[in-house]
Amino acid sequence: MHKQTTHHHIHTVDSLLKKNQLSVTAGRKKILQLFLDQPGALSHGDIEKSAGEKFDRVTVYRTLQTFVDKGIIHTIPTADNSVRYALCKDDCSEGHHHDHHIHFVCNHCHQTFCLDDVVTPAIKLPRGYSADQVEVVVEGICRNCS
Amino acid sequence: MHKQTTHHHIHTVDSLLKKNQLSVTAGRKKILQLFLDQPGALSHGDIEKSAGEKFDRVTVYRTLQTFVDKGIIHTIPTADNSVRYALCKDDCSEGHHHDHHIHFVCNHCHQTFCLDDVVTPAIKLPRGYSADQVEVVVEGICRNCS
DNA sequence: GTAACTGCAAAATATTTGCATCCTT
DNA sequence: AAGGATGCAAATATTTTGCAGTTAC
Repeated sequence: MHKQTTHHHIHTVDSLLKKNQLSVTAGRKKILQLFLDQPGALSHGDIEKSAGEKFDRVTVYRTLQTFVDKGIIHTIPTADNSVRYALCKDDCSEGHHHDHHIHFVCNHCHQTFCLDDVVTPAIKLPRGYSADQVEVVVEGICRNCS
Repeated sequence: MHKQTTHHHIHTVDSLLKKNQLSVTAGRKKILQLFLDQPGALSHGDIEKSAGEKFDRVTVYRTLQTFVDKGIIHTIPTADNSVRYALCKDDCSEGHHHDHHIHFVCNHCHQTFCLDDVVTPAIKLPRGYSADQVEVVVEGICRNCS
C-alpha cells in the first residue's frame, strides 16, 4: 500500500495559472516561477536569457502579454525605453490593474523592485483633471546596495 | 541714423540652442519649435510625421538624444512601450534632470502633459532605501476631455 | 478530440552606425 | 577652414503575425 497523494499538486505556480483559467504548460510554469524566485522585476531579455532555460522569443512575448492581460503581472513605467514586468500582488483582475504600491529602480544594481508597503500618495490635480491611476517610480539606491 | 538693433535676434528657439552650446540649425529649430508650440509631450513618431515637415528619421533620433543630453527635453516614463519627450521647464542641466512636476496621460485624447504646478509628493521609503528622483505619472481624463 | 499553446519562419517596426556631404561658426 | 550636423544606406534590434505541429484538458 502506498501513501495517498492528491492528484493535483498545489504548486503556487499551478494554482495561479488555474485561477486565471490558463492552461498549465511547461513554459508558463517556468516563466512564472522566475517571477516568484526573485523580488525584482524582469524584462523580456532577462527571461529569454534566463539561466539554463532556453525560451523561444515569441513565446516569451506571448506569455508576458497573456500574464498582463490576466492581471498576473504588470508593466513598470521607466524613463528609459526598457519594459519591465513584475508580479501583481494587489487585487488585479482581467483588464484592470490596481497597483497601489510604488516602484523603485536602483541606480547601482539596476534592479527594479515593487515596494509593496509604500502606498502611492494622493495627488492633488488641477481643476478639470481626474485620475484613474497613479504610477510612482523612485530612482535611488536600494537596501542591498546602500 | 537708424535704430540700433542687436545683431542676435532673441528668438526663443535660437537662444535656447545657443544657451546649450548647440549649433543653430534648421532642423533643430523646427523640432524645438514643435515642443514650444503645444502643451503636451511628443513621441519620435509625432515629430517625424509632423505636419508639413519631413524630417529624416535618423536626424530626429539624434536631435532628440542631443536635447535630452543637454537637458532641454526629458523622457516621460510610460507603462506602455512608447517613449515620449517633453520640454524641461525646471532647472535641468547637462547630465542632470530635475523634473519635480508630475506627468499626466489622458486616457481619452491620449496626450501627455507636464503638470508644472503639481509638485511630486515626498515619498517615505523603507529603511535602507534612498531616493534620487521621484517620477509620478497619473492616468485619467484631462481638462480638455472632461 | 478539440481548443489552446508553442515554435519556427518571416514580416513589420524601431533604433543604431558609418560615411560622404553640407552647414554653422 | 574646421568641426559639427545632416541624409542616405545599411546593419541591428525589437515586436508582431501566420501557420503547422504539439500539448493540455
